[in-house]
Amino acid sequence: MSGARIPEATVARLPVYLRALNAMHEAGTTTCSSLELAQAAGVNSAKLRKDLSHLGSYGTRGVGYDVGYLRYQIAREIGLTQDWPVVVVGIGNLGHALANYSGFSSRGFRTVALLDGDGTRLGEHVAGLRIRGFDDLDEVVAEHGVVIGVIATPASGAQEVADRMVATGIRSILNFAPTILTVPEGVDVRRVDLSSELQILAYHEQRKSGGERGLPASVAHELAEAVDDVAAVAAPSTEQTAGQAAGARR
Amino acid sequence: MSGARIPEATVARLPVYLRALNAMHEAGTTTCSSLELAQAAGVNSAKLRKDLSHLGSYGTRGVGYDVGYLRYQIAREIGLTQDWPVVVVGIGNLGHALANYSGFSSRGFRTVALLDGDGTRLGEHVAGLRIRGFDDLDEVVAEHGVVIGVIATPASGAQEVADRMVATGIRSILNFAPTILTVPEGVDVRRVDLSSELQILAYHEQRKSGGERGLPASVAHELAEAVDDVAAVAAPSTEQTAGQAAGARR
DNA sequence: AGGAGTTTGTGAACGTGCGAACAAACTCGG
DNA sequence: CCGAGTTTGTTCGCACGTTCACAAACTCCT
Ligand SMILES: NC(=O)c1ccc[n+]([C@@H]2O[C@H](COP(=O)([O-])OP(=O)(O)OC[C@H]3O[C@@H](n4cnc5c(N)ncnc54)[C@H](O)[C@@H]3O)[C@@H](O)[C@H]2O)c1
Ligand SMILES: NC(=O)c1ccc[n+]([C@@H]2O[C@H](COP(=O)([O-])OP(=O)(O)OC[C@H]3O[C@@H](n4cnc5c(N)ncnc54)[C@H](O)[C@@H]3O)[C@@H](O)[C@H]2O)c1
Repeated sequence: MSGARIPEATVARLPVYLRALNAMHEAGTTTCSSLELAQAAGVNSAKLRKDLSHLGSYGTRGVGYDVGYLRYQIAREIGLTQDWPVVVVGIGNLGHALANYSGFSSRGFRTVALLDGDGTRLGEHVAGLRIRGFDDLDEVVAEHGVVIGVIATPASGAQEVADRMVATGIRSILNFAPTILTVPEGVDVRRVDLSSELQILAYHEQRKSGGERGLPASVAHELAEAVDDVAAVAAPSTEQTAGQAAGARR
Repeated sequence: MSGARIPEATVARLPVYLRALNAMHEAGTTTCSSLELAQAAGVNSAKLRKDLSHLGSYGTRGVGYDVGYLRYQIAREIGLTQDWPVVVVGIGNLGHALANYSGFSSRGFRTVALLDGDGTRLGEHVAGLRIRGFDDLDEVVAEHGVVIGVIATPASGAQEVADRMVATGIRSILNFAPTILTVPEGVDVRRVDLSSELQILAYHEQRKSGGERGLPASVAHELAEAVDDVAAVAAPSTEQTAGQAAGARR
């Protein structure tokens, strides 16, 4: 049972369940039904039960789930019984925030190094860690056995950083830069794309506020080129082409 | 055609296509095939064509797509021909990074206000905006016609912030706090959950490294309670219960 | 003009995911 | 011990998403 493959959609929800269980545990709850847990996690109760059934049969009919037990089982399945060393590359606006974020360390991840390509940042201390040069990557990875890398550089440098990470043996990458990374098979990349999230919200928002439609295609076609440089459509993204857009931090 | 409903999976990919098209446009490319665009976006070319076919028939067989034209059509479909005023609540580590992020403004979104519940931050200036009190929410929303809100507060305050946002008329929320928000029907919430992303990576990573399995369930059950307080499993998340974990910023 | 080559748009097959519904397994009270 | 009530685990039908494969539509060269 616990060797079988777990559907990707289920894997993506396990962290949510785990968090809900942790909250219950802290509230002193020792037992919960699938309905309670499902509501806390914001999903259908049938879906929750099916998800959990992929891990094994850890509930008791007529009773529910033991919070502590289920918590352990999910943590084990995700791999949080060990903690994972993580390296963050690109200590700008976002990198600083990530370095200071306590939510990682408290959930099974340990930031072991902060790297930046910009020499002027070297030596600066953030959250108790000294910023080191990007060239130290191999050393850091070897020393701590890092397998997860976080990229918080501008898009222009992200692919290069990813290539170097892969070369050093990192096989899981969390990418905040708005680019699609090309990596060899066997390397996992998850992308966190805030602009996309906002754009998806905007799409739905537009649908809600009555559907005032755009121009007919015939007219639009003629306007297309003219509109190219209008900021609202899609202003030249500084970071897609040009070197890092060093926004004035702080 | 352009009134029909677009599948959610497609909507989520449109921003990626748009970004790829913008990059091509800046590189001087005026035409591209579905294969080129698909590779730039990291998807199958058939999927790309089907996605685009939901918007209309904007390509030319034997030729491909006109970059400028397609760019306009996608931007229009998403609703980026106007720009959207956005309010950010919770100007801590992450809020500062978001405020300084140029990628939003350059992609059709305009941060019109930064709000924080902590009185001591009031008056501080970030990225040209003065931090205002959370109580100014109604005023800000009314003044700028805000419909999109970003929550970057600790989890403990997120639901309250969301409630207030909904009360003022905001119907789209981007939530960075690790909580499931409860909102009325008609309000969209998108969650960006960095810990979950890392945990998903960890799950796959664990599978890659030779699947050394956990303990048998029988033994695990006895250990479950003992293991509760081991940090690696899931240390008490400071922000789930306690008030804001004011990590030392800067 | 016509044929060869190219590329889109879409129909059809396949796989995955979701939700309702229900039998099996448990508790509890008498 | 039994029957009523509760809750899990699973089965089934359906909707959605993905990929293949190909006809239709276009360009270009002769
Ligand atoms: N700031 C945000 O809130 C935010 C939001 C969404 C996405 N992002 C994305 O996250 C990334 C970082 O954003 P930011 O605002 O922190 O940018 P930033 O410019 O403030 O920081 C980038 C850092 O990366 C370093 N860097 C650049 N190239 C490098 C390289 N090749 N190797 C190593 N280090 C390198 C720079 O020295 C700099 O310190 C960007 O891709 C941005 O699009 C940021
Ligand atoms: N920092 C990161 O890199 C990071 C990464 C992932 C997720 N997050 C999440 O983003 C959120 C913010 O993280 P952070 O590191 O910026 O935290 P932070 O503690 O640095 O900042 C939180 C800010 O929100 C304000 N605040 C608290 N309660 C409020 C309320 N009810 N109304 C208005 N403002 C309120 C506080 O005054 C503070 O300025 C947290 O939920 C965190 O889990 C942060």
